[in-house]
Amino acid sequence: MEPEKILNISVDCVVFGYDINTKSLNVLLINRFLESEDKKEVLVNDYVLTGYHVYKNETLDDTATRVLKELTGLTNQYKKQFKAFGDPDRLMNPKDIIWIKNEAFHLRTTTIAYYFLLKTEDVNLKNNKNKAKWFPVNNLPEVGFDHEQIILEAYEDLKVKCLSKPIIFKLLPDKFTINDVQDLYESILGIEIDNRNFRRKLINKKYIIALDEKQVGVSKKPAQLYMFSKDIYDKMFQKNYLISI
Amino acid sequence: MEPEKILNISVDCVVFGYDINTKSLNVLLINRFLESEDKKEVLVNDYVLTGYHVYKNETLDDTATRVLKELTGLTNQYKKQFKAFGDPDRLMNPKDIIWIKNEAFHLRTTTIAYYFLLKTEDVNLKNNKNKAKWFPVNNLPEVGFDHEQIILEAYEDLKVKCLSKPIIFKLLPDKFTINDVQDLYESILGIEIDNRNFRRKLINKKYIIALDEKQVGVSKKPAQLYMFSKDIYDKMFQKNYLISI
DNA sequence: TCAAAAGTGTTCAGACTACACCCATGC
DNA sequence: GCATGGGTGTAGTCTGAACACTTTTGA
Repeated sequence: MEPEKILNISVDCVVFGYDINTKSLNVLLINRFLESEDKKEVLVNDYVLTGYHVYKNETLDDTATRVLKELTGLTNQYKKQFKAFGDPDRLMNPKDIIWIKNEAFHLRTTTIAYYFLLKTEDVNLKNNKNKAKWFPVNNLPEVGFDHEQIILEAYEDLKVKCLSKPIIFKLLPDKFTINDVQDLYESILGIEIDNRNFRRKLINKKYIIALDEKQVGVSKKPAQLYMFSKDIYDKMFQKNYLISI
Repeated sequence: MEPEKILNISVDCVVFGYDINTKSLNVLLINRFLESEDKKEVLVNDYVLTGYHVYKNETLDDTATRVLKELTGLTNQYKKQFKAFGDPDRLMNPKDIIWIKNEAFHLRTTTIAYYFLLKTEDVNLKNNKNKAKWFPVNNLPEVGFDHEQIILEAYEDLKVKCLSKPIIFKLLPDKFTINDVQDLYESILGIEIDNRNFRRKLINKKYIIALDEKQVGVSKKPAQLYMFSKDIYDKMFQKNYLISI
């Protein structure tokens, strides 16, 4: 039996997945589809974030973890609660109202929004019951509820955080090349970075460790592989205190 | 008549006030006091944040604004939603349970926490019905519920934000001296800053504007007054994109 | 005239920017 | 042998850190 739900509080998850092959930062969305009773008319056909009500005896973090697991099967991914959305009319577009009539939740639901960082390749979307699909964060489809705003605010938070915290490595495989990291920064921030300066900067970090390995299976000169050492990073006193207003 | 409340969702406000005279960053707390029926025993006597339930037809931001206004009379202060707290047992200490019995709210209340930045001197605590009192953020009294954790997380957020955003000026009067700003940074961050370097850095900012005024009523050499120009700040393209992991 | 706080300059080291070509590899 | 992406070095500028004394004022 399903645990008892808190009907007016939900958790919505912005699942960011980086596709290292297409160099695209994607968001995982599920299809919201409803036909009229006679099946002649499509009433709702758009995409939304995954989310679910909070159970009465679980923490908000637990809810987020559970939602991600049900969608992707994954656990232990980087997770961040970034904002609560609770406007009284946040689910009040005509399509939302039609949709909610069919579902069992409050029109005035407050949602605690999380985002996750993972690798697109880690998610298997075959036999996925939610019709989940990846969309480039810069090229979203029609998005229902207020979820486009939620995605954009998550993305903003990610853009700012990736400049000062090593969360970028959550989006990359354990072994990566310097150019992988640069491509990812360029993709997230929408900027171009000088390869020589970037390379020097990264290689000089003690927590970026050159492995005894090179890429395999590439058709050109294989690149040196590196890893990120969280241990070393944590041990280095993160002297953040440069006032830079 | 009071609007209808959402019984399991509240907003709690961490009100930071800087006292420019004592150079102390304070938090405004209200007294939670309860005696046994025979008045022989004090059951609860500690401090908590102000907060209130969200009304059914108001946004979370509106709730925070309302709570601040009721406590201090102030509006238009800097406000930031920073985290939601929703653990099932966050209000489950023995004293909390005694207290909640006397009040009309859910044991499983999720709270959306905000913090405010303002000047201690702007708040008049005379004839305040909540027995509100300022406490230095580094020297808190016994705090009820999970509010100590909420205060600490707000403080952490403030520490990080004040390094890269000009929110520090929300804690200072419109006209301030360079040393006022330095004192405030030192007080928030718990560090010492070299006066010459700090002074040069600040004065070189285009949005720090020297006024044609000096301090009055001080018993020593009066210092030059400055103001912060939000207009100029906003116009300067905030080139945040220095990757500094 | 004295106590207190305001205000001032220089030097050094490290970090960031701009910029263009050679190299190693697989096909 | 050639196309492709990997990899490399230098000079100039800017910023931050360290560091101690003089000046101004009101009392």
